[in-house]
Amino acid sequence: MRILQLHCDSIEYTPTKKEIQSAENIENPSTVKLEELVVAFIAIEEGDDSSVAKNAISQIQNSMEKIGCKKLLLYPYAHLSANLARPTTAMSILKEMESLATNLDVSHSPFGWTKSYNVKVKGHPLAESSKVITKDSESKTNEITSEALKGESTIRSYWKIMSPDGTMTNIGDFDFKNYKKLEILAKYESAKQRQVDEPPPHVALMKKLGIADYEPASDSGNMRFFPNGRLIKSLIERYVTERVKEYGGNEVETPIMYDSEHPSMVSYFNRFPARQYNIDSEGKKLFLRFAACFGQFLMANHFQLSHKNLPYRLYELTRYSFRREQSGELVGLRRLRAFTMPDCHAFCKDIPQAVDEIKVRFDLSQSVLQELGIETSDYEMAIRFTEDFYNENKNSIEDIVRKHGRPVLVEMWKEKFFYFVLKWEFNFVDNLGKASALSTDQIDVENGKRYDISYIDENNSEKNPIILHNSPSGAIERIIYALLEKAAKDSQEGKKPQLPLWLAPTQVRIIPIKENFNEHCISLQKKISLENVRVDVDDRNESIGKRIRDAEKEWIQYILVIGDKEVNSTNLSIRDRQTGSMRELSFDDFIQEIQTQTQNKPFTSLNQSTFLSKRPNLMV
RNA sequence: GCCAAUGUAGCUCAGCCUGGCUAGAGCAUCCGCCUUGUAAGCGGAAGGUCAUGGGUUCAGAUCCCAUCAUUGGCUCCA
Repeated sequence: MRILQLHCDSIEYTPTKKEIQSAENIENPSTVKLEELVVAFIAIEEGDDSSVAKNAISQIQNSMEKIGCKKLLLYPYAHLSANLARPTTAMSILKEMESLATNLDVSHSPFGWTKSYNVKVKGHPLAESSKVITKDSESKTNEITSEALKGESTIRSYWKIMSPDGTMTNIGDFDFKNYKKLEILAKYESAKQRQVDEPPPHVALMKKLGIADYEPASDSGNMRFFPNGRLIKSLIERYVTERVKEYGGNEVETPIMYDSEHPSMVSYFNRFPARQYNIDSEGKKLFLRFAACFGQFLMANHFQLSHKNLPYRLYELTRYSFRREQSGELVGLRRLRAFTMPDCHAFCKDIPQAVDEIKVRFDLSQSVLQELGIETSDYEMAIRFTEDFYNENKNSIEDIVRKHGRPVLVEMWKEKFFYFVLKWEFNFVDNLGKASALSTDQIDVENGKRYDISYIDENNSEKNPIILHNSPSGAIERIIYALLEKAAKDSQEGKKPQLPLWLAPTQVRIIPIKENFNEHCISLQKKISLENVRVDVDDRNESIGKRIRDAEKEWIQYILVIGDKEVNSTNLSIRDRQTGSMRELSFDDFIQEIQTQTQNKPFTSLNQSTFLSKRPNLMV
């Protein structure tokens, strides 16, 4: 028996004339229209019997359960086979199948008639499948989906919680009382449970603070960054890059598009569902990179590496990486189709060296997040590995978990399906209980060979390195999302939302009480600027109250109102946003206070006009 | 990608159910007045292809269909 199974929005068919003598008798051949159903086109073949009918129906039921559909139309369709059963047998098997599908709303179209039909098939990956069922063989199912998607659904994994002491507990038995966010992550990942029904607060904030917005003239998930957003993003980019270089990363730049027919890509591509942007150019099928892997591997393929050079680290900050995520998945700065990703690969000579190296990078990632303003308590860790790798590297895995200091979510794969044997990630859990990965690292045991990257070992023989794939911060946009979500949470709890001072587009605002203090303000502004502080002047003809309010709305930490009193004093009167009250400090103490908060962080000058009267209103 | 909700001025929203005067408000913008002491000073003007495209109707922001976008859920996230 051969079956072509289609999940349809609708089907409409009209029996036109009897095709064979023994065709089924029907009263009034008229058009039938059915909606929201599965249509099974069926060819019943020589040798099919009741057992085949049973098997077929049970397989159809299984897949219908998966896609959540209850209505089935059996549609006799001779053209699927060249070895058809006799019509009488076929008709009885068809009717048997109909009677077996007891828990479904089932019907069949008339047997032996020529029919015209119109069918609208749904667009999801499981919508179309074909099955071949024979009497003696085990049923052979052939889902027409990409190889990678097919593999993904068959992957077997065990979900556990590992405590810092190395003990593993089943998720169901673990006491999550003190680990609410871990519980959210565990349920999110293993049971795919969600709770929320409101938009994430960072979406409104990114617009109000003039950071970023959707660009309707581009594709969904491709954002535009306003001056404030560009400033924040560039500071984070610079900070992460500096830290990776300090660790030993060699910064490179590689193309953003590649030829999908290049031999190294063809095999890599089988690992991925088709989620990339494609561009056809002069007969080449190019695609936009979804990570920096390609560029770095192709580059490393050209290097002459000795075991003495390893571990060797290549780093690129991709602006951009592109993933054509499903449209329903895109949200604000959390999930994008074009994003900036620091990507650092370490080529290691063997697993022991890779395991040592991954620990160094774990510390780096933890520290980078901390310095960006994301505390250990803001994220939960997940670690995934194959059962074999766990058995051989139990102590090292426990070392890594111990570094996190709290229980972590574990996914253990029965066998290796991906190109890596271990992967860990930090998941930021936001106010609404959504988890998204920030830092991550992987131990890749396949791509060294796939990209023909090799090094010469102590015995003068050629080996493929083990490759680590680390993003110490995760996507830069996602860091901004996390910072804004944290600020929104503070706001909900009655605290004043704030960005870390080194990321604030304006750090100090000066407000002259009257126009005749403008000159004094400008010279003060210049003096403070020289100390690498972003300071601007609100010289608009607005009331003091109004200008204070606007500065507060921009989350500016320090406000200096300048009038007679200040002009005649050596000290500065400073309004501190966190307390809302006034303080008097000397110039030097004030600068000192700012520099303590911004030390070891990159600095860039104001990215808007110094004078508010010269700024267009960008708050969207 | 699937299901649902939403889409009206630069922004936030009212009007839509029950079709019918010139589509309203606040904020922002512009002009004028005020010359300011720590979260919104006063007055006036300008600003709209009611997401886009079709349809029904004497008449569509309003009803119907399709498309696009955003948000939520599902799926996905190597």
